[in-house]
Parts: sequence; structure tokens; C-alpha cells
Amino acid sequence: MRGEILAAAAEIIVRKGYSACTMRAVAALVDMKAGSLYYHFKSKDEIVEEILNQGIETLHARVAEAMRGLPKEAPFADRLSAAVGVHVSSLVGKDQKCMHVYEHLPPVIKRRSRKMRETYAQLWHDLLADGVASGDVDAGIDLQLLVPYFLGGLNRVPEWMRASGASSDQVAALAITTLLDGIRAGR
Amino acid sequence: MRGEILAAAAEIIVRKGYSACTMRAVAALVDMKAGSLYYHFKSKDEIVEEILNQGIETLHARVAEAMRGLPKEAPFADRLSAAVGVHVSSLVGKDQKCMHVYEHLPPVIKRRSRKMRETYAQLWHDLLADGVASGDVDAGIDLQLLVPYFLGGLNRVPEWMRASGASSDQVAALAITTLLDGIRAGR
Amino acid sequence: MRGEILAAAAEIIVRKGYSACTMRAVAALVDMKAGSLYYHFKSKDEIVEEILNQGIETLHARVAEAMRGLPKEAPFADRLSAAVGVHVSSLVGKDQKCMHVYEHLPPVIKRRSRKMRETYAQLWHDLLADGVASGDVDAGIDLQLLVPYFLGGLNRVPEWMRASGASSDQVAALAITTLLDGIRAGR
Amino acid sequence: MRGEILAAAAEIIVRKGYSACTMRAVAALVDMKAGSLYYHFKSKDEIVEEILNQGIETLHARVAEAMRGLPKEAPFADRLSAAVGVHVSSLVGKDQKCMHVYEHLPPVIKRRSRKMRETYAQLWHDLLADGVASGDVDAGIDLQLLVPYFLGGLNRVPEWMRASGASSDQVAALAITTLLDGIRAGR
DNA sequence: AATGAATGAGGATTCATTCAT
DNA sequence: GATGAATGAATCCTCATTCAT
Repeated sequence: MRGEILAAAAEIIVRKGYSACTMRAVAALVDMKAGSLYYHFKSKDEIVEEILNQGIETLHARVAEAMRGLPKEAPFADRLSAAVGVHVSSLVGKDQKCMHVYEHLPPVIKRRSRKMRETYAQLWHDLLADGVASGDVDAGIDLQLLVPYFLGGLNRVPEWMRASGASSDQVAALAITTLLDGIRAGR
Repeated sequence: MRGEILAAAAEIIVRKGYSACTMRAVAALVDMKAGSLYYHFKSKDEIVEEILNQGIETLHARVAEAMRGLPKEAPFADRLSAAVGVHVSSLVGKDQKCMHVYEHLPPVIKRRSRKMRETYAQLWHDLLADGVASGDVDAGIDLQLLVPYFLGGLNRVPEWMRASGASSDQVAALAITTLLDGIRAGR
Repeated sequence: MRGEILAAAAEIIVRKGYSACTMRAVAALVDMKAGSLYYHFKSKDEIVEEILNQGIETLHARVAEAMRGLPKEAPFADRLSAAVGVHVSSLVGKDQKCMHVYEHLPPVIKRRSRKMRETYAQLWHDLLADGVASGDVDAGIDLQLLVPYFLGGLNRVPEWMRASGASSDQVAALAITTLLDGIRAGR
Repeated sequence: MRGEILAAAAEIIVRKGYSACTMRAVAALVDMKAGSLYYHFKSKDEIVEEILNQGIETLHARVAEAMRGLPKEAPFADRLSAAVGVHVSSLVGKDQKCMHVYEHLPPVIKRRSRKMRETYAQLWHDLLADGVASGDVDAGIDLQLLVPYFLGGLNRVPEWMRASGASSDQVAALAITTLLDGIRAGR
């Protein structure tokens, strides 16, 4: 039940925005009355917080898992591909709306998950740092800047994907090549 | 007065999110009582809509102006640099909060400015298409996908800039090189 | 100008009811801004009160005038006809909305014009009392009851006239015969 | 509770007029806070509409019931008496304020119950048509005009009853004789 | 576990009114 | 004479929350 409530709330936030996510609306989606939610959660804030945490945690877990699934000596490009692929498909996947709720929250709430998100960013930072170490990534690039820039772009994907009708694979492929080689012709 | 109200509302939306942008809050910021706002605007919606429009319009105008300011035969990389530079600095600039309000709005409202945003996207699309034509941009890239992906990333910039403490020039530089050449070493 | 404002307010009250009669609405109808009305009237109440008074006064004056216009020895039926005719046509007439505003006002306000209305009712009472004296009206009838009953009915006329499409003459005729002879067949 | 709220609202409308019937006022009368009313009704409009419907329906039901209670061959005058008696006493009765709310509503709202009121008027129309058929009512009278005229008069009764101090029986008696035989002496 | 009923705070909006210009 | 701008109070309504059942 707890899970269903979280899912319902996430669904609403993603589709209609944070301000549309009222206790009544959430309750209606799980066939309950608003008051009943308080049996499962202490407050609306608790629900949102849990969604936030669960979203990043799952995302983190999935990407980390994917990396672990690769042989130790896998080339950098493959590792990056894997990471981007999992990240994008998780964001878009129907199973877990939790993961792209973040974009829709008011700053006050966003701040609460900062630590978790930094941990996740660290995973990407490490991946890229490895790339630098192995000579695959240009050492001149400021990873401190690049990671949020890149992740930020990636996170906006679901919104315009619905409009453009692209598949998550197409998007992932675009993100990877663009990130690796840029758009300049004749490389 | 109208302008000050718009600025105040934009300020609140950007800093605290859409749901925090109540008429009372806006009024307080311009030293008024909530009801008085209705002398200047018909409704809250009208305020938000105007912010939205004004934001994109100004952004569009600035970037277009910057492009016009370049000599006709300016190389593609220069044109791109100019566009990115103006876009980023506009987003971050203190003068006009209107321009990065969009990210914080609930989907229903976002949809309203779709046409305007598409017009703006078209400007970038044209810029890149010129690059393809002149042989500067890899013809294999699907611009329909690239433009929203790239702009989406760019728009998230202000949020994490405050955290990382980078300057708008640094960010613009990063965006340009990454977009053009990617991060791969040894180009 | 004062007169036009009163007319505008009356118009609104009659057509949309008292609650729709806001200062803004009235002002709009006379091409002004709400605040300007306060140059002509001290308050909204003053406007309504004046409409009320003017309405009954005009009605009273017209009916009294019609009675005076008749020869002294005019038969009772003629006098009654004249009174009813003038009353009904005044209520329906386009020139003076003021006269049927009364029905639409909240009780608190209605009460204020009580004295005036009683004066007007007295006119009818006298007319009927004359009828009794001259043997034209059944002496068994309680005029104290009849007058408000009859006038009450008459005042509702404009509302359903619009629906039924009857003319004011038809209505007056009906009212007179019904009042005099009832509806029973074979008199 | 629903019923008590309706009763409270009706009470206020009848006593102080539609504009005085605020959610706060209604709530106060049933010892609640304004917001709580929304648990029972979707909107203020819903309340008013329900009062309106319930009022006419009850009135209709009562009068119809009274007619059914008479023997088939009851003389016309008796049927009319019964109808008027029930109508008047219902209007004045303390139990159901709903029934005389109509008079106090703004036109926009009145229109909503038009169909129901027409159905009720039809009942009277039929009653009088029967009178014409049986030779009890003058065939020269336009019933389409008479019914609204007569009902209109009847409905104003409660207002001035309070002032004059007459009993509902007196009023009903007056209405019946006046309607049947008029006021002319020497019938 | 869940709900019916309620509440208080606060949401947007409207209104009569004021007053300097 | 009239208006632009403002206000405070009141409007309807929504929301998160509580609690007895």
C-alpha cells in the first residue's frame, strides 16, 4: 500500500506538477479517502521525501548495478554507454515515476535531497575521472562543471520526448555520441 | 508597476517554486495588498502568462540580435559561441528573472507557451542546419533531437550554478566545447 | 448624470438582481470608473435608496394624477381601471426601471421604503374604500388584507410578462375583471 | 446534516435575501465553519439549486396530494379552496422555508428552476381548465395569463403577512373569494 | 486499515470605498 | 467632474490535517 501511494503521488507530480499533487488527488488514485493516507504516512512531506529518496536511490542502484555488470577492463566508451542507457531508460520507464519527480518540485523541497543527489553525481564523476585517468577523456575538462551540466540535460529528456516521439534508445545514443565526440564534422 | 509585479512574481517562482507564488506573496514583494494586484492584472494566470511570454521573447530577441551583430561570413563556431553565450548569460542575469521561470511551472501552464518556445527552438535549429550546410556540423546528427536536448541542458544551468559557484562564462565555454567536440581526448 | 446613474443601477437590479449591481457594473454602464460615482452619491446605499424612493414616488404621482384626471362623478369601475392601467404600464414601461426594482432587493433594504409604500398603498385603500362607500365594493372584504394581496400580485407582473409575451393592456384588463368579478362563470 | 444546511440557507435567503446568504452565514447557523460545508455540497450553487428544487417539488407534491384526497366529484370551488389552502399554508409554514426562497433569487438563478415551476403551474392550469369544462369558470378568461398572475400574487403573501398579522387561513379565504367572485358588491 | 466529518489556515478574487491628482 | 491606484474586508473555495468511530 505504501508503495502504491508513493507511485500515485509520483504519477501526479510528473503529469500535473507539484501543486496538483494534493492529498485528495493522491488518495483518489489509490481508491481511498484523503484521511486514510495518514495511516501510512505522517504527512504529505513524508510522502514527497520518500519519493525523492526512493527515486534517486533506485536510479543510483540501477546504474551502479549496470557498471558492476561490465567486465573490469571494459573500455570507457562502453561504460559510459551503459550508464547513460540505464539512466535514460529509467527516467522514461513506466515502472518508476519516482525517478523524474525531482524536476517538478519547489526548491525548498529539492534541497532536502541534495546529499543523495550529490552521491549520485559522484558516481558519474568517478566514471568520468576514470576516463581521464585512462586517457579517454580530455584532461582539460572541469568535471565539477561537466557532471551537473550533463546530468541536467539528461534529466530534461522525458519532457520533450513525449512531444518529439523519439525512443529512449535514440535519445541515449544521441547523448552518448554528443558527449563523447561533439557535433563537429570530420572527426 | 505592471513590470515590477511581473518581476516580483518571476523572482518568487524562480526562488521558491510555482506553488509559493501566491498573490499575497507577490503583493508583499511590491509593497501592496493582494487585492491591489487585480487593478493591474485580470488574474494570476495573466501574470504568469505574461512572464512566460516576456521571458521567451526577450531571450529570442537577444539571441537573434547577437546573431545579426556578427558579420555574414562569421565561422560557424563563432556563431554558436555567440548564441550560447547570450543564452546562458541571459538565463543567469539578474535583470530578467522572467527567462528562467519556465522550468518551475506545472505542465498545464507550460503547455501554453509551447508555440513561443518552438519558435525559439527553430532559431537554434536554423543555426545548426546552417552548420550542417557549411560542413561544420556532422550531417548524421538528428537536429530534431539535438536541439531540445541541448537547450534542455542549458536551461538547467542556473540551478546548479548557484551551488557550484561557476561563472556564466565558464559555463558557456564548457557548453560550447562539449557540444562541438565532445569530451573525448586526442581530437 | 445623477439620473443616468440611477437608471443604470435600476436597469442592472431589474435584469440581474441586487447582487449583480456592483459599483463597477453601474459605472461601466454610464461609461465611468467606479470611483467617480462617489462624486455624485455618498454611497451605494444612497443610490439604491434614491431609486427606491423615486420609483414609488413616480408611481404614486402617476396614479394620483390619473385619478385626478377623471371627472369627480366617474363610476368606481372606471377609477379602478384607470389606476390599474397606469400602475401596470408604469411597471412595464421602459422609461422607468426604478419602479420595479423593489421586488429584487434584500429585506433589509426593502424595509427602508416601507413608509413610502404604505403611503402608496393608502391611495389604493382609499380608492377601494370609496368603492365600498358608493356600494360598488362588497363591504365584507377586509381592505387591509386585500390591498397588499392585490398589489403584490400586480407587482410580479413584469417578470412573467416577458415569458408569456402578453401586452400590458391585456394584463391590466385581466387584473381588473378578475378583481371586480372573479372568475366564476355566469355572473 | 445536508438537510439542516439546506434549511439554514433557505432561512437566511428568506429573511435577509440572497446576498446575505454567504457560506459563513449558513455555516454559523448550523454551528460549523464555512469550509466544512464543502464536505456536504460541492458549491454554494449546489445548495441553492437543491433548495429551489426541493421547494417546488414539496409544494407540488403537497398540492397534488391534497387534490387526490378529494372525492372525484368534489365541486370546483372545493378543489380550488383545497389547492389555495395548501399552497398558502405551505408558503407560510415554519417547517419548510425552501418553498418561498424563489422570490428572493437573482434572475440568473431563477431561470434554472423554470421547468419545475412550469410543471407546477401546469397543475393549476389543469385545475382551472377543469373548472372551465365543468362550467364553473368563465370560459372567456385566458388561463395562460391568469395562472401566473394568480400564483404570483399568492407567492408574495408571506412577506406582507408578517406585517399585517393576518392568519394563513384568512389569507387563503380572501384569495379564494376574490378569485372566484371578485370584489364587486351584490353578486 | 479506513472513513466520515470537521477545522483552521490560506488560496484567488471581488467589492465598496478613499484620495491624491 | 473624473480617474488611477490602492486598501481592507469579505467572497467562495481548497488544502493538509485530525480524530472519533
